[in-house]
Amino acid sequence: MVGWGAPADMSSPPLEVIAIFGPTASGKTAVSQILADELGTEVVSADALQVYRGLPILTNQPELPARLVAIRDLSDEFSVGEYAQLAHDAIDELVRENGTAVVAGGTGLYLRAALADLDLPPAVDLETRARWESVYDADPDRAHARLYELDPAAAETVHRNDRRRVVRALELAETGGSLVPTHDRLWSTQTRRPTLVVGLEVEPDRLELRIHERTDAMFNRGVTEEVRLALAGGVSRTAEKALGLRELADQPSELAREQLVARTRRYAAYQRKWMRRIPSIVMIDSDRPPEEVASEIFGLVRAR
RNA sequence: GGCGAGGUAGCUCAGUCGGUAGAGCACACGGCUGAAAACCGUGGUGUCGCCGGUUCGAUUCCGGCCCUCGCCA
Repeated sequence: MVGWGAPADMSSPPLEVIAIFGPTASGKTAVSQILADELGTEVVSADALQVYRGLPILTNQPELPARLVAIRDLSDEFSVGEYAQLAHDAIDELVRENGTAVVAGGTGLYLRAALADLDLPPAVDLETRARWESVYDADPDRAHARLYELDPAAAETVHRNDRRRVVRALELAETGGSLVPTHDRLWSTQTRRPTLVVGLEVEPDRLELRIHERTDAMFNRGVTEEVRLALAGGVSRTAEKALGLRELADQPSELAREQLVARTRRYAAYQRKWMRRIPSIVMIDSDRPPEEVASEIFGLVRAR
């Protein structure tokens, strides 16, 4: 009886984007791939480290091609701003050609940047940043006080110990901008297109098990060698943040395995925090075969 | 078995000239607008190995015991 007699103009606009968010090892890669196949479209990755090529095992890149995966060298810097532009283009293209796009990721900020128009203030040149960094390093309190003069609203929200944000806020304030957005779109329900956001949930104990399995699999597939080769080339500041990169580089492998598990666990907890905060997210249980999870998501899509 | 070092938070350790204890990491919670797998903030989670002695009071001093590590037998 659901939907019986409902006038067409009362229903929501057709979905154009299906977004899948979940912690590492929640199965989002497999689920989103099934969804994309069924919908005759492609997956757009929302992951800050999968954009790099050279660490497919460590960053757990999907076997099948996905948009915005392996698009940069490890020596390149990358940022949300750059990502947002690429993601919007990819999504628009897929929607134009196939009607829908599947966005999947583990980086909360990237997911929101893909789905919404965050209107991120521009990047600032390196010299300007270096100048404000030295101002901060000389005297953090003075730097924060200076920010108070230039942009009181930003100074209110940024703690003086937060070097990165104090510096960024000063850069923007100097050029007439502000770190504080006029509209909060990060935590709002605003999206660029009709979107369904699904969060994949797995019980902590089960997730722990999956993390161990995944880590073991990484070693079996040869992460250690992969990391050695990667480090032989240049690794940018943003790429070197890949979980386990440092540990694998300078620890014996048993210790590295332990530390990688610990860091992955911590990251999963961080992602769980995001999952709780992403606006209008629909949570579903993901501790079962991806086909089942995907079919439940289809149910949600049809209900729209 | 002898000698030496040690046993304090989940881990590594600091400390208490006797007034029941605190760092880092981990963990929990919160923040976050072009580094986000990043960055920042808040929180101590404890039979101070066990049993006695001295003392108003012992995790601290003394004795015994247990355990760990090292060296020597």
